[in-house]
Amino acid sequence: MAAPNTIYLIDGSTFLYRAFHAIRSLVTSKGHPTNATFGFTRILLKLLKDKHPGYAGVFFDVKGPTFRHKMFDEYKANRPPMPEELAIQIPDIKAIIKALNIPIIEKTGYEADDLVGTYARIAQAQGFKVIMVTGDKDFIQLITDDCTLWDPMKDTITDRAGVKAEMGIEPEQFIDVLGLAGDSSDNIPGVKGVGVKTAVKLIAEYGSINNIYNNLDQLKKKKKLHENLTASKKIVDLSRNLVTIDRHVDVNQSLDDFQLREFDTGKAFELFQSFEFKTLASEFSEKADKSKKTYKMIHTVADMENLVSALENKGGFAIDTETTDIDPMRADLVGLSVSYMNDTGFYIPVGHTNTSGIQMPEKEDILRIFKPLLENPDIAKVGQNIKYDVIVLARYGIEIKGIVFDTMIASHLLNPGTRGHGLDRIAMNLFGHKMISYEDVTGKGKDQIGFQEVPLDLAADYAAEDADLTFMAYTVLKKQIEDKGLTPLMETIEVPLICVLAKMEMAGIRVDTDVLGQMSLEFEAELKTLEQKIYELAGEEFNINSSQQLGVILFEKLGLKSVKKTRKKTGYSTDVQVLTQLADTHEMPEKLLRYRTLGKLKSTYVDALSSLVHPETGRIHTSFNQTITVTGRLSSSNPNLQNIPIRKSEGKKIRQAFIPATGCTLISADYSQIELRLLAHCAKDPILIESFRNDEDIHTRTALEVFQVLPGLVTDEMRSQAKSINFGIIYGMSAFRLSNELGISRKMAGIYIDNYFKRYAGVKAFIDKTIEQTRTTCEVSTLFGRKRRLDDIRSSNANLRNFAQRAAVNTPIQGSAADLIKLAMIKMQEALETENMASQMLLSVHDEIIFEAPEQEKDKLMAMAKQVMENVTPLEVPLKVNFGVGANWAEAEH
DNA sequence: CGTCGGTCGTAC
DNA sequence: GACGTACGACCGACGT
Repeated sequence: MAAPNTIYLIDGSTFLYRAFHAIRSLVTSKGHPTNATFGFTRILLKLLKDKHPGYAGVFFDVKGPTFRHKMFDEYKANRPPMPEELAIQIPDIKAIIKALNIPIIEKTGYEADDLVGTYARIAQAQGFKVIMVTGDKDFIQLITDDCTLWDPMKDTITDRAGVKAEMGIEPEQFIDVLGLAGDSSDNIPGVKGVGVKTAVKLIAEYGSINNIYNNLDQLKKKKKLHENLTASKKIVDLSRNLVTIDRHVDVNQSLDDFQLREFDTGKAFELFQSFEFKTLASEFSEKADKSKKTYKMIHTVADMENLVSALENKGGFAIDTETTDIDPMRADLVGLSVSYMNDTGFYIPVGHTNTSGIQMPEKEDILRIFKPLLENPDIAKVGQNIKYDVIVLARYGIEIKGIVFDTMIASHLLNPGTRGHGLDRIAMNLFGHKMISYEDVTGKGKDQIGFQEVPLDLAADYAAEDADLTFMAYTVLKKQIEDKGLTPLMETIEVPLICVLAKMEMAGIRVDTDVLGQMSLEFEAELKTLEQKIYELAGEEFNINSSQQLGVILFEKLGLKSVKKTRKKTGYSTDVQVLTQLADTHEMPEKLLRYRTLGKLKSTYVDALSSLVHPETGRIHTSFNQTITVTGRLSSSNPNLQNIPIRKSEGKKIRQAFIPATGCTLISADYSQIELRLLAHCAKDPILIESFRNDEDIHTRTALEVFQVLPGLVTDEMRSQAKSINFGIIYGMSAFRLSNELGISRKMAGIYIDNYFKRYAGVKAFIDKTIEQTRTTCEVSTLFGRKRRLDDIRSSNANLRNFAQRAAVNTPIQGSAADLIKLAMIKMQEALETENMASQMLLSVHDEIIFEAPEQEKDKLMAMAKQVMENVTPLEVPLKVNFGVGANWAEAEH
């Protein structure tokens, strides 16, 4: 701590400019400049942190004429006006200074210098030591034994001894120095040809201006100087007056007012938040909000009943569960937390192993108390990834109803391009609030404990905070969703989908572990043989799975010709394209291809799937994620059931391991050409529309158009090429890629594409229009109003720009298809429930839904699915659904 | 002993 | 450089 009798007088005006110029550009998302505000705040906070001043004040100039202008019309006449960008930040800066509870001193008709000079004098008279915080040399004249100057940017202190040592004069004499030298930036005339250096020399030698003029004869040798001094005699007098800081301004603030108090952290946080100073905001929010939170643990029946009736009378509440596992199908319930008001939260422990002496009701009794509330559809619930809680509670016999919002989904809808929609990130972004992390309460690494072992009070703080911030985020995100026009998407698709997905995940899908086990052994054996053969061909053992080592073997040891480098050019590429090309020249590539195929199937599918079979249900319960993809598609993980092999015979076997429950059959319902149909709809292309309305084979039709042959003369090869073109269009393919794909020249590929666009002129116009429109809005949207920002469409980097352009075309198509199938899933689930059917929806794979139906429901289900899926929403073209039925997933694909 | 980027391969 | 959207296995470098 600094001695309490030190006072810091901060020259705000000079720091304004320094901060403004030090940071070139900084603006809020709304475009409000904050560079000076940020720089100023940083300097100020650093000063407070490093020096801990007991007393301080910030001094500003006041706009308008000062007493110096009365002395000299031209004072500061050459000074350009303050840049507008800076001027508008001054109120912001002053607001922050006020929030930090530091007094601001300014007075009409005076400059900051005069006020600093005055308070420096007063403070010294009262026994203070004074530190003037400034970068302005004019202040040197105010230095005394008890008043020094500190430049925080250079971190230099200038005191009387320093002035003496450097210039050979007393600080008081500096007025005379400036009087001689003038100040061009303030338009103060001095002696011609005399700058500060010369002036210092003269004053050091003669002591004062007066003395110089009294002894002017001595300077006759220096003719020019003598002339200039003589000519400027009158001006020097004026000049000296102008540079003299007035130390006797009539001021009325007492020094007590300079005594610093606690920051108004709440106010400061709000300001930092509004200026989007994220780090600063989070630092202050921690201090600001820790105190105002009230989190309570509820552990008696009476309190639980009171809480339930309180919740019944609110407009809705946030709920969160604490469990023993991140997999909701394996998680045991440990606690419940709720919040219905900002800064509050309640935690109900239901399954802790150590309740530190607190008597808890039985888990069943607790759940019985909360069940009616949770199952009441008229009481709104919000959650963060509430699908998780839905599944956990469903396994305890509670079917949550009345879900109206999910903050994770909202965050994703608002910002689908970014990862990380965890509550901790949301809380940081919205409130600058740093949440207690899971590891904070459970520890990590080998010391980690299960949540059920976490001490109650710690668990309560953690869990209640989750509910609290979910509720707080809900109020903010709901508005943002509304403002961006995303409410219909949220309410008609994403929120209703939550429970549909929860049901699908709980249903899971049965797998034949014997088939998988058998496959694993077979693959294992063949892999062993291949491995030996490859080592033999290489003449040594190495890690075949290491593309790096493999590259060395192939291209250095065996001397095969390297075809291409890897994308990030870290080494030789050894991908399937390369190996296929090399297969003619050596025996090894073929073995490698086989090895890769089998290895992939074994590790990614066969073995992985076996390990994920649920011990109780005997089924695989994937997780469908609503908040991953930029286009709005679902993703699937643990395991990913959306990329189970199908194209090649080897992989297809894996689908055979997916089987229906006993007495049931698997039914696949897939939308035929959904993306091309949506392209037809969006582009309103006459030929595409006609083709779909006539239920033609679209690839054949495209072949007909592109290759200009008569109907009936389209060969299989032509159709296959047309298929590539059709898909290429959706993905924004180049002639280069198409030529590779089709094994034709780039020129030919170009011609095909030209032909395509000539025939499908509507598609061409749609693509051009979409890109053009995206350039103006930097945003694309789907049929159901899902949005994706594409700022790169304006990038000067051609790579990024081209990428954004392709995404601009693809996203409305892919995203609309995703919207559409999601809606179909919701309607299917409704229909299944209305009809009280035993059939279940199990999986969704982008344009396909897999059902499990009892044999006797099979036909009814297909009729229902056809009806629901084909009429899910009206389009310019009909939607068509193909069905497949079978005793395993592979069979159901036909 | 975890994390993370790179490479490869699977799906729609 | 060169086709959109995913998940994930494996390797190897890097940090604890």
